[in-house]
Amino acid sequence: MRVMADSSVEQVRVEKLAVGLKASKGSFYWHFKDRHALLDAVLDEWQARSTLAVQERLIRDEPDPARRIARLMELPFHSGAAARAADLELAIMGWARRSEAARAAVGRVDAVRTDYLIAQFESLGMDREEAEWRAHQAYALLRYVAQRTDLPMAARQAMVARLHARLTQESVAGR
Amino acid sequence: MRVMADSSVEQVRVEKLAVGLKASKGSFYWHFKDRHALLDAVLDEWQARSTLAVQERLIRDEPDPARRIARLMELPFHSGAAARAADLELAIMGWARRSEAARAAVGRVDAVRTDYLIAQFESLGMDREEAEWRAHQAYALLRYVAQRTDLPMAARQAMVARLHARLTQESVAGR
DNA sequence: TCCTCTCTATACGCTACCGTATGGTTTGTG
DNA sequence: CACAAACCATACGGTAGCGTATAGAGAGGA
Repeated sequence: MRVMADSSVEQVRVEKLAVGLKASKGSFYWHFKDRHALLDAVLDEWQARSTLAVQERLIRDEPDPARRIARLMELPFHSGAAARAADLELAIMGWARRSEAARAAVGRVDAVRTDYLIAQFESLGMDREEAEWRAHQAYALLRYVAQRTDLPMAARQAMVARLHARLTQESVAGR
Repeated sequence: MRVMADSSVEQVRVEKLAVGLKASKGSFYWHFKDRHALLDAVLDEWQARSTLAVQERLIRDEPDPARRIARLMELPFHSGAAARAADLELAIMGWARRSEAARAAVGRVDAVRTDYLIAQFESLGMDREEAEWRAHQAYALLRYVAQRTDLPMAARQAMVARLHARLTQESVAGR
């Protein structure tokens, strides 16, 4: 997963992995049937980490929907493991353009996250339609700031804060 | 560029290309020094097409800034050549995570587009800061709908229309 | 002690590429 | 026509990677 986050699926090569882990090919093929099986496992692992885990924890620790949304929107700015996760996600999104399995996994993760965001907005008192619209806006900007690493961190953070502030208000001009 | 749009940089292989074009390797190496030179050429071509061309045409044909923005935001929904361009762009964005040259090209294209959008919002009477913020919102959603092909076309189009309507208004609640 | 289960290492054959060498064909021009 | 420039094809050597075969090594139980 580290190799994938740093480069791409294509760069995940059995022999390179073995060398990097100071193990041998034979060893690899005892643990995984073939390269494809490893990639499937990565996909499963990523999907699990990106949905269940995060969400459950968030639900337990944070009762306020507006703050739950804020926490989600701050995710791209966490360093360490979260930063790796963001890179991995970009790699998988690229992979999803070619692989049906990857596409399906990304679709499921997107759906879970979107549904979660929608639920938060609904529990702020919005109707379904408005909640969906705000969820998509939030998620869109989330992805945008995760990708535009060329912009200064502060600017990206400001955008997220600004959008969050507006979206968690009850009413917005233009409706 | 077609191969790249359909898969990824990694899949752009000299010998496959030659077969696909019913030519030979020898022929390829007459036109390009090596595989790298081809990739550089793709990058240059993409950058040219994604900035100058589009913009100049838009400026000539459409005097109204609000409608210029609308046109830009409709781009991901054009079929044919534009759809290919969107796919190519995703491939290049993936590539940009590994290659310095690709990253630079993407950065330049993003900058040009963002600047263009900002200029349009400014000529609608907003100050620089507000124009920047709206440009980023527009561009973020643009990318989002281009990537979330799992959502129905109508829904994506509705989101773009809705955001466009709000962004081209003079004032928005929450400011 | 010996045997089995889990895990690791080395060696092999095979394919897909890359880039080069070298010669052949077409096309335009004096 | 002759001949050079532009272009194309075939053959080659080399590397990286896949998956398989086969032979250990260590650990725990009968």
